Amino acid sequence: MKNEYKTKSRNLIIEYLKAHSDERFTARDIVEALSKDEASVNRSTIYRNLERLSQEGKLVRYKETDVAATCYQFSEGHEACHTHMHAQCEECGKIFHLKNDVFKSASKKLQSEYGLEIDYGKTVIMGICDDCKKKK
Amino acid sequence: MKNEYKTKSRNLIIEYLKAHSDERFTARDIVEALSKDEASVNRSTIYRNLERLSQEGKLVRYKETDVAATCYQFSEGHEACHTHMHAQCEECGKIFHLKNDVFKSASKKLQSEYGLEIDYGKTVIMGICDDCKKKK
DNA sequence: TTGCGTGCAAAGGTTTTGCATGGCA
DNA sequence: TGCCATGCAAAACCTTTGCACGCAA
Repeated sequence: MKNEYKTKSRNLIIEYLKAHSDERFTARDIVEALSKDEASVNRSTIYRNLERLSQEGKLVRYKETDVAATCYQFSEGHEACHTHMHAQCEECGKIFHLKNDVFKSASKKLQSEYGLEIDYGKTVIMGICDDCKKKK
Repeated sequence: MKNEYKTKSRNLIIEYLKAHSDERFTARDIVEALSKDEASVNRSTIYRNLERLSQEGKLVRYKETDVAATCYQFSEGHEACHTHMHAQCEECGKIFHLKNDVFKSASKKLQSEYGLEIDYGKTVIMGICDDCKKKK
């Protein structure tokens, strides 16, 4: 990792992330949120920072079939996201950071029956969370 | 479903699908493959047919973080894809159609520990298949 | 003949890039 | 001062859309 400067723009972006922790957002969302005159950040800067943050593992980056843009999600207080599996509620977009033992047995079966070794860091289980189930 | 015509373009596209069964491809791949003078199909036509085929469930349609374009995959001879879980090799893109019992125990843990109900039809497990592991 | 499908061109939206400038250390 | 980060504008991509024409049934 290269030397890193603290800049006004970067701070504003991280502020946004913390304010929207565990929520799904797109680059566009940030662009719009940070387009006010007092606190304006350029589109390129936002893309470059999101790129950087996700490479550092501080941000989950993913795509959805029904969303045109790339989605991101920020969570405070967990280890780098490429070390564990994720699940996501397809309703609200919330991401769950899973303990690896949940998939121990499935992992073995996949290996023996299909010859596939799970990549925990890149797998996202889709489903519906209790909160969203209640709302229906 | 509305009445459906058999057209030359549509046939060429389906021909491509069958020739590339179980492989990952993008709209662009087809556009390039079907740009030869004798058998040329327009971009819009390809997009429109892919859209249609995936709505009919004959084509799996998905996005990947590291691929700019939408990916597709065609498989002959298995039941509709929304009934079972999938796994995919992140190296070659091959999709595996999984038996549901592989994730029985993981499914229960997810429900009890995280309050999440797996959507089998939308989940894709990522990993590396034996073939690709050997090649490395 | 009817109406679905195609081709063409243009537009829309997202993301990337080059270059000059500005700001942190 | 030296290097990193930002802003701006333009470009690159992927995908969609409107319209007129062609072709299957």
